[in-house]
Amino acid sequence: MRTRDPDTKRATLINAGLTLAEEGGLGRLSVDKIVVAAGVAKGSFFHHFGNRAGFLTELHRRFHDRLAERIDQAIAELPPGRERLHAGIRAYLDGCRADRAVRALLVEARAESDVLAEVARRNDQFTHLVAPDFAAMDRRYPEAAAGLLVTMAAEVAVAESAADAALPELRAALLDYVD
Amino acid sequence: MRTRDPDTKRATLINAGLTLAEEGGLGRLSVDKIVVAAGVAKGSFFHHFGNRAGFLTELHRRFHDRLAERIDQAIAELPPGRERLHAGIRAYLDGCRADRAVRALLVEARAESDVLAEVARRNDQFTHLVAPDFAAMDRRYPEAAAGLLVTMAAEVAVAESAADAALPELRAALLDYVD
DNA sequence: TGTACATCAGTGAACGCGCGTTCACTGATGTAC
DNA sequence: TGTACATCAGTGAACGCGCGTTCACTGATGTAC
Repeated sequence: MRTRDPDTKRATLINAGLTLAEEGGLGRLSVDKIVVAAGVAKGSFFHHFGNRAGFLTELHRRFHDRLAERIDQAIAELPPGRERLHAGIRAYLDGCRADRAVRALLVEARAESDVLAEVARRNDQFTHLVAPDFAAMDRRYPEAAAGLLVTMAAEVAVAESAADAALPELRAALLDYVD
Repeated sequence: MRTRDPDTKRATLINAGLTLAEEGGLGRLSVDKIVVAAGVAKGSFFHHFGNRAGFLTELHRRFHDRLAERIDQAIAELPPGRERLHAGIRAYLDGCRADRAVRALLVEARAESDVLAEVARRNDQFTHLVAPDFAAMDRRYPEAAAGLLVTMAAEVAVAESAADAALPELRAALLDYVD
């Protein structure tokens, strides 16, 4: 049967996947559980995503794309430097607060060999976005500093996700590092 | 049969586990592969470690204990502060350079629900070790800063492990953050 | 407009495989008398 | 010193289970004529 909106089942599966990833992590996220939670036939899963890896990659891609868009909007008008860096960090953390399965996609995805390459690619993207700010602030090794900042930001995002609240002191400690 | 040294098979299993974890990560590390690589009967594995989780925990505990000892020795004589912090970071990174399966134990272990609690506990331990240094340096949020430093140090260690070499620029970028 | 066909989202039973774990057993070594 | 027993590291066949994936099929919708 071809439903009126072909994206409906797809979205249902994605949503179920995010919910389960939030609850039990990526390791326990099986195709069986996803289709049961979504109330969809198992065949549909493979029809849409090819295999489990394809599903995981899509999950990560959606997460990262939203985040990147949010950050781009936040820093678009600003010249590289301290202010732009702060705006970018705020957009990153607020974006993570607004999304689901943050820990799964930021921490656990690094252990899932199927998404590993994707995660590394996206991490690099953020690093290259941030590096000019450090260059403008005359840091000795802008790329290296940028990479470490991305790591810290992810850690703060995961902590906030676990606390289910923004953590002002932790954010302040992060910003203290870049000042 | 009771061998002369009861630690021999145990050590063989641990070693095989580290080698496999280094090569294929924690996710692909199965009991089958470990016992085949170690040339040991499957029953022996469960005799020594109870279950897979017990083995993983032991792997992580060994890794962390060595590291902690190395750091303790490096900072024992120093008063809290910048110098002690630098010495601790150097000991941490050099210790990781000298050990195996660094990425598996530092990154992938965070996704393995069986070791998750252990990893968090050990991370906290390092954080509390470092916090007094930040306090002595008059940082606003010593605990938060310490936690983020541990995160960065782990990231540098993983990068060095992947490169199979010390990465002076990355280390310098890390130290720049704390100065 | 009516008919025939192509497309493709969706189905669910069935598959083989690798997994972690169990268990009854062996036999070398240490210990008690 | 010699004998009997307890201990416990080590064995490997067998287990059931959940996993990801396949595949022949259905039928609603879109399209061509």
